Amino acid sequence: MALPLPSPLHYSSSPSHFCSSQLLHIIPSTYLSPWRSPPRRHCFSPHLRFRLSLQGTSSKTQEIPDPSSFRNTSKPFKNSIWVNPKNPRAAALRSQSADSRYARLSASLDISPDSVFSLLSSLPDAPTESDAVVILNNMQNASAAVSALRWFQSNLKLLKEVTLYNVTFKVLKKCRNWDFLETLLGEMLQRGIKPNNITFSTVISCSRLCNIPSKAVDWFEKMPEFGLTPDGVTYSAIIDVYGRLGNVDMALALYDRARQEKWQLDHITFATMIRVHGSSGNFDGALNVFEEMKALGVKPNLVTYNTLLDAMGRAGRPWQVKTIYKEMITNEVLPNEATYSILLRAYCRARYAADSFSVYREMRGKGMELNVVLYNMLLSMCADIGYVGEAVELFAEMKGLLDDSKPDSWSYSSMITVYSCIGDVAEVENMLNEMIEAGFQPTIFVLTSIIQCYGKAKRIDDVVNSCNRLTEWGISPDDRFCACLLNVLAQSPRGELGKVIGCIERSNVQLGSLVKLLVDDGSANELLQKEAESLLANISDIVKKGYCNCLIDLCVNLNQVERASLILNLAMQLQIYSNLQSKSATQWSLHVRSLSLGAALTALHVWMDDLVSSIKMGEELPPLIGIHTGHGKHRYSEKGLASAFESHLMGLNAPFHETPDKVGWFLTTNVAARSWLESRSLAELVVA
DNA sequence: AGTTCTCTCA
Repeated sequence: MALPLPSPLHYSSSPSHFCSSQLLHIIPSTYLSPWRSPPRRHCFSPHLRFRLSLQGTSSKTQEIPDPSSFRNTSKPFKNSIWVNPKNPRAAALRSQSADSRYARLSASLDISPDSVFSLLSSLPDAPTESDAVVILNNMQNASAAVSALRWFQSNLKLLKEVTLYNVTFKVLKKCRNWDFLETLLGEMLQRGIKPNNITFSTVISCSRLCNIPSKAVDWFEKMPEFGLTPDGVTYSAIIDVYGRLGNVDMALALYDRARQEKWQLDHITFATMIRVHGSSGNFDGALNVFEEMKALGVKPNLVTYNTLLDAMGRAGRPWQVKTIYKEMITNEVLPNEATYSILLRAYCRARYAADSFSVYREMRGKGMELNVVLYNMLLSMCADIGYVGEAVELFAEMKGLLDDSKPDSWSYSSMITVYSCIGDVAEVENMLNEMIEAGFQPTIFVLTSIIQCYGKAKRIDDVVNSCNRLTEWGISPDDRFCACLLNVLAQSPRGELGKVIGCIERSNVQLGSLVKLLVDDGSANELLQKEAESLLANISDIVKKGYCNCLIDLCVNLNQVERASLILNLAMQLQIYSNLQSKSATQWSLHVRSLSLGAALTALHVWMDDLVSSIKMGEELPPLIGIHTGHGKHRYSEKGLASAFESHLMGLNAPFHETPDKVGWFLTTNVAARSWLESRSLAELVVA
């Protein structure tokens, strides 16, 4: 792509390739006239004037530079205008002029690294040391920059050679050329040229950009050898490196050191610290940095707010996201698209449906188009909370959008989940067909949703058929998939258990043999316990609770109460279920939120036994006894738990009542609880 | 002559 450069001689023989009228006609005369000084005056005091080359303005049409235009001469030129240097705009124009001159020289040096020496030698006037800095600073090509450095080193008398090295390092950083940089740095140090903070910040940032952060750390640690202590900029650079390395302690220690040494840190370093804390899970640390920053008088800007909002969103603290966003608006920091994406993600993850949709509407109101990921976030929230109508509307909207916002595999998957949650088999099947027609291969998520839906509809043969598609679609079952099959098993009619167990066996041999033991009346509980323990050790943490819920449900359905308690106890020992019971001076409680109905009822019976023991031991009951079922945000699961649980309590003649002011709680007094438990014990004695 | 800028869902 590089244009061949004519020889320097050729240049010298033709001082200008331009026709000045060609150049001038693109600039309106009204613009030029105020800047043009009377031609007469420059003859008297040429040193008060400087030439402003117009060549830069036409660089589109002119690739090859004219060396004479690099010359600092007061000689009038055809393609130049004269500016009164006392004019306030002169300084700006002067540097603009120098910049464009050198930008063009730098660009031509970049284009042909091999001609760097001849090109520099052919300049009408030798550049000064500070010209050399500007020239190198504008360069982009690593080998050309090193050649230029060499030329300057052998042709100029340099007073601050470290600066020339530093700008060359900067070019090498732009090129992400760590090897060149480190070699050149070694050479510089060997020659006894003392590095400074600028050297180190450039070196550190280059190694970070080149993904060799360990090098950044190495060089940072060498600073004392050169009698240097880091300044604010170097601290910022290295803090960022440690942050990205995940070395939070080191990032924090350096941040503290920089603060102690009273370096003025800017908002980006604070944003880095917020990000560092956020990604290590120390969300309060992130908030502290934010407060500290404000206390130090550094005003949070858009990036600060976005970083903090993102951290709070990841922390699962949507309420804090709301507060911080309000503060941001109060401080008149205008949100951008990233802000809205962050808000939408935070609210969707937290299932804050109203807030999610209000962000959505605000974005649309501002004419921002949501991308497919944002739509998918909304869709998956809809699937989670059973917002069928909203999901259908969003999905229809996506279909009308441009290609890069059209529904993707993920969108179809969410829609299948939406319909699966309401047990709408026909729509699930429609959506699956549509997905395949649109050219997307069904994923394990899709297959899991479909099986869930067939299971809910008690269509066990369809469950089996779907399982058979695993190989057809090239899907290998995972722990969640097995959890889904286990869930289907727990709600299957007794006569069809064998079919589902067959599917489970093919997906996970160990789980298959455990459920076989469970449905077999004759198996020993010790063996069962051992098998369950070993299975739970082999599956991923996120599915453990789900597995236990299903296994207990299965036992309850099979009237194996003892086995249900066995698994519940095992799960409590393994901390899969934690804090099921709590005791305070005023209230004893049972917490069954996030338990399945069978598990919750098993926990209830265990709790009742514990309460009876307490009474027998002469323990005083507190004024309130309560059960927390949770109200849940999912329309189809936890709400079900509360009502199913309530009817079971009624069946037990239990005195608990749902409290209108505390949703998801059933409460009773110690007196009522005591008499109820005593009457039950009496009845049991009579039966015995 | 130097640093770092948020950005995506099971």
